[in-house]
Amino acid sequence: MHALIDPESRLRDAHHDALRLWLRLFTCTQLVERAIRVRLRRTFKTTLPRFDLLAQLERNPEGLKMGELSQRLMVTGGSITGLTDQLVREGFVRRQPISGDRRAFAVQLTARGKRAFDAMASAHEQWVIELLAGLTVAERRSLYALLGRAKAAVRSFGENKP
Amino acid sequence: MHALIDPESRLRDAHHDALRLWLRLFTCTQLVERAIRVRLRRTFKTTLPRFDLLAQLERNPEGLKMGELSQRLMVTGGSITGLTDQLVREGFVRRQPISGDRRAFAVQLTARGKRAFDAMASAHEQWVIELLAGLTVAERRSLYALLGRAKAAVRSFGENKP
DNA sequence: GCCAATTAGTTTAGGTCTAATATATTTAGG
DNA sequence: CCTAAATATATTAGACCTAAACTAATTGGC
Repeated sequence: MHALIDPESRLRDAHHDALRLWLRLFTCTQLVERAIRVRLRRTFKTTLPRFDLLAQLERNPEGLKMGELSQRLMVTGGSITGLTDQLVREGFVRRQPISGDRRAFAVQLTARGKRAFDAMASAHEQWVIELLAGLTVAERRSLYALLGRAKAAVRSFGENKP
Repeated sequence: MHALIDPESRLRDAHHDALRLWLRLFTCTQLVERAIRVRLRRTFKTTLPRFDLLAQLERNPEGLKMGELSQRLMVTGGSITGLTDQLVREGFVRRQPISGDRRAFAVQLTARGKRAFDAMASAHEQWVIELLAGLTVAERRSLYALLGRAKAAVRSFGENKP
């Protein structure tokens, strides 16, 4: 009837606790991400990367350069080009020339994009609240803090071997 | 010089702690996943989904059906078909008929696949250990437990509205 | 026995991602 | 000044992903 099997099922007793932790982290993220993707598609006929891009622009009304979006969404520039092209076609964002640098431009939310985002944002936040409502406030707080530690740890090690 | 900006940068003060938690969870997973992907490519010329599939088969030497792999890797059946086709071409796995059900078959590791996986597995585990070495044992333990709670919470809510 | 419903797997169309490469522009050193 | 290096974006090829539709085989109720 249901699937309680997930990536953690590949573990053996001898595996290091760090590996267990990683697989569980991955599983949790997948579960939440999938739930949100399904809801975004079903409710707003859109996708998570598109929503995330709009969210970043809404937070920065002056616009963001492609490279800045790439950092913030943690995807490569090629993805941002494709996403932006689509959103421009749909009329949700515009590429605004930057005076003084003809290589770059600011990607900005249009009025239409802002309206569309506003309609989605509160539903999206509510979904996340519901998905994590099984945790107590204290648990969410601890988890947030520990993930902060994990993030710092991974960052400090992460990408140091060319 | 470096990028300390990530998906969390879209947050405003008024956002619910569940949303903060979700964005941080996502960011952590991305950081670890990216580090592992880069290392798998650079060191073994392979990808994470291929590695994950081999790992599941190594844990189940009798083989797994396509549907079982789909559950365990948390991807749809179509992805498994594609991954398996590749791994068959590369000689790492085989499709073994199951007596009594001509629709299904067991995907099994070949000797060559087992050798290839063994060569990767310990390096992979070591990478994960290193990436999370900035956490104390106690922190890893707490995080593992809290993520277990989160997983249960999301699962119990997750996919209940057709 | 027989056919409808279910189950296993594949195919297709389209979105997103990366890595590598290309193009255009700006900046900086000599 | 002028060119080499750095920066900003775009393009390409290929991997992976999903959802939906499809084929083939099995099962269950009558």
